[in-house]
Amino acid sequence: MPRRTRSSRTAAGLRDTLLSAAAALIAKKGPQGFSLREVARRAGVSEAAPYWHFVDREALLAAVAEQGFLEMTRVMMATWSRVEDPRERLRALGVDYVRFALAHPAYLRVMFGSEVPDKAAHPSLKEAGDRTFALLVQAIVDCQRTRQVRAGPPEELAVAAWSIVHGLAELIVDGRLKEHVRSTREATRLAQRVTHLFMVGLAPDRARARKSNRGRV
Amino acid sequence: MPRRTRSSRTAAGLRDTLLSAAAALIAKKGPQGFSLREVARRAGVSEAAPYWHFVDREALLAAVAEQGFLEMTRVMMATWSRVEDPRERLRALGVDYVRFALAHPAYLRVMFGSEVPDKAAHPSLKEAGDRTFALLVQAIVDCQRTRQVRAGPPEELAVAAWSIVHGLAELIVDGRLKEHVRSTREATRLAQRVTHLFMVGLAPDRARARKSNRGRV
DNA sequence: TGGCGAGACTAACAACGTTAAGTGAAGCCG
DNA sequence: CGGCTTCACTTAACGTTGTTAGTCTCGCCA
Repeated sequence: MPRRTRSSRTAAGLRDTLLSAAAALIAKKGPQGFSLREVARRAGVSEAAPYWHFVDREALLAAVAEQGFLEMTRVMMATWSRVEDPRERLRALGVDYVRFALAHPAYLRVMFGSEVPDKAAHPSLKEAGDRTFALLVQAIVDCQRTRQVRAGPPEELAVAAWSIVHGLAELIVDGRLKEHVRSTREATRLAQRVTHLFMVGLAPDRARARKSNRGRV
Repeated sequence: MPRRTRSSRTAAGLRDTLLSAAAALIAKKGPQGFSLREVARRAGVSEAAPYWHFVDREALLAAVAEQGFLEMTRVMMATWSRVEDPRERLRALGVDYVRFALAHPAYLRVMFGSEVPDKAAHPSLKEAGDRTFALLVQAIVDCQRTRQVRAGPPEELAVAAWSIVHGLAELIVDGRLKEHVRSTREATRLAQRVTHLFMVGLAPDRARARKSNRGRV
């Protein structure tokens, strides 16, 4: 039975080893095929070993989800510093979101699926998610400051923005749009179109918008 | 051990009994707590009985998901015949979508989650989903006919529309917006605001929209 | 009446999550 | 140095799950 020495395992950090093994396993077989025991086997440790680092199967999944949020935030931060114009930046963040989902569907599933039913029970996961959302809110606030986006509660506008990119991401990952988007390239294009459509709605009020709004909402 | 007679069970239809027992169980304990054996126990039959009506655990879940789509379509059809104006109708359908998710979070999870990884493997499920989507497409086509929505490929606009309501629904069901929406009433209101925002973007082109569009997409 | 098939049932298997109890090395205290 | 504790794991077991195989039984038709 091949086993790394204690010191080398400690150096690598079994916790991290389990985390990436779990991510790889989920990516390969979906969150359904995922099993704590197989993760342990792949990490080269006994089947009960993970319980030293994660109280639960769910805790391990929550940690994977958190990784997902961290990675996503990393990507979006890169875009943030690359794109200067607030409006273009907001849109680029949306496209990032969809592209991330496309590149890492397994992560998205764990980040938002029912494998971790109560996300609030895992504080660091919740915090990582909130930070991603905060990025969107800030992008919208910046747009409002430059009058590239209509006035109004930024959190509400951010919810709408998040909704549209999140919805598109989920629909793609779920295979519901397989007939409409067959390649990463097409998906990116669709994301650009959809975010554009949404940005038009987000644009500052004019007479037309005010008129069509009269007496409603 | 209490058991209904064969004839009465046949009359009720064990398949349907299992279906609703499954839906109830998922609603109560989430798709994670769901187990074929417990469904069988609740239906008052042996633990292997379900295999006569469903090849798989997954097949039962797929059937539940299909029920979800059917129910959702039913609700949306009611709205369809209640609201005449195409634009208002489209928006009402969007609000329906979010309200359905709020009322039946468990259904949404099964309809879109990873419990049924490959939806295309269950033809009647896929078809039920497609029919729901077709409703949206038709609503958009109608809006275009009355020039209440900009020209363009209706399927693409429908994808965008579906994305935004689906994203909002998922975010709410996932508890990600718990701080922003604490009641059904607030959720409905948010859905109305978000769909409104989107409808503004969907409105026919004017000079402003064309200008802001120049050189992109 | 006899045979038959649909629709169950019982029993068994391997795999899973989880826990309890044991093991051995690392570190600390005298 | 020797003994004690603690960390990081292992082994072994429990109950539950999905799934299959084999058996039984009821209602029907010839």
